Amino acid sequence: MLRLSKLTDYAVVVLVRLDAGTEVQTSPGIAAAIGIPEPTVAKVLKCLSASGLVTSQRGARGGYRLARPLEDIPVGTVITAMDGPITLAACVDGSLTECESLSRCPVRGRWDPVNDAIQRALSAISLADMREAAIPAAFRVPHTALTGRPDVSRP
Amino acid sequence: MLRLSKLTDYAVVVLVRLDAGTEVQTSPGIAAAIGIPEPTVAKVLKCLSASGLVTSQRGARGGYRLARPLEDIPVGTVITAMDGPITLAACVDGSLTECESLSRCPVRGRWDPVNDAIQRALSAISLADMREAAIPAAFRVPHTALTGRPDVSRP
DNA sequence: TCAATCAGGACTGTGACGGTCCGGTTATCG
DNA sequence: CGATAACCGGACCGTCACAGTCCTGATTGA
Repeated sequence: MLRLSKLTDYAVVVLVRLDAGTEVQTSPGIAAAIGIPEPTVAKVLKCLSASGLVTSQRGARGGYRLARPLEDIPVGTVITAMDGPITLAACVDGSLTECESLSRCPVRGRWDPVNDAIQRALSAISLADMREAAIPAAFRVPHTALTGRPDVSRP
Repeated sequence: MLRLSKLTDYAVVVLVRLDAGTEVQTSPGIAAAIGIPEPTVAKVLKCLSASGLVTSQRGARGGYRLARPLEDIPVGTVITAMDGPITLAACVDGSLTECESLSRCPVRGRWDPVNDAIQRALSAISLADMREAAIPAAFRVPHTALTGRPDVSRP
């Protein structure tokens, strides 16, 4: 199904939520706002913090804050932060696990162009774009400058 | 990791293999040629046959044959055939499972543009392109007409 | 000093995926 | 006409990664 992990899904929600307001927001506060269990939100935030997408303030009155505006965060970066590097198949370029059949392997490097294409697609869409996408399409101003073609041909 | 299933990986190998020769090829024969266990290859072929990517000939001297040339098979079609429809998140357009929090759900429709972008990327690459990609990059003729930008900026 | 908050890890149940196998049907060949 | 070779459509299980939770620290403000 080419599905990404739920945590990544949550991460987007959390980051968009962090965009509201200039003050730091606590993990329990965010959890309450978006309706996701607090421990899970905490896990997501810790992961995002480790990747430098959010900055943290420890101690009382502490919390999290966006490290940079949503416009500067490609969705691919979030996916990489949560799920690790994007490697469609085992034999893709950056993959750690070498496939055992090495020279005989008929897939060797075959997925690289596909992987690159997806990387490029995911780099072209920012979280700001996804924030807009939450608005129903009918009421959405067409921001065609996005990917060349916006979202025509959806049945 | 945004990884697709191994079966999909195998499917590409099998399809490329089917491209060699005009005669039908048997499941055991293909398995021997590409070095993958026969039952697994059979499973892949059955799946591909159900999706109409290959045609089958039953009985003795039977086997499988490509339904259409590799040039006309986008890699996205193979992924869909093996893994089912591409739905990055649970809340994406074509998804069956409605997310429970319906109106409150803050992710509603948010992944749609990302999903579409990936769909488009996967439709632009054919199995014929992947067949070429098996050749090491150094010896590969740059077929720039592929996606606009080939494979620069790979570290 | 105390309370609030983040940091980092360990632990566990569940679900999907991979691989395999089996009975049945269909077609060719001797 | 029988035997054989091959596809068809399931069912079956072990494994493994993910989701979710919890616990023990470290840090900071009141």
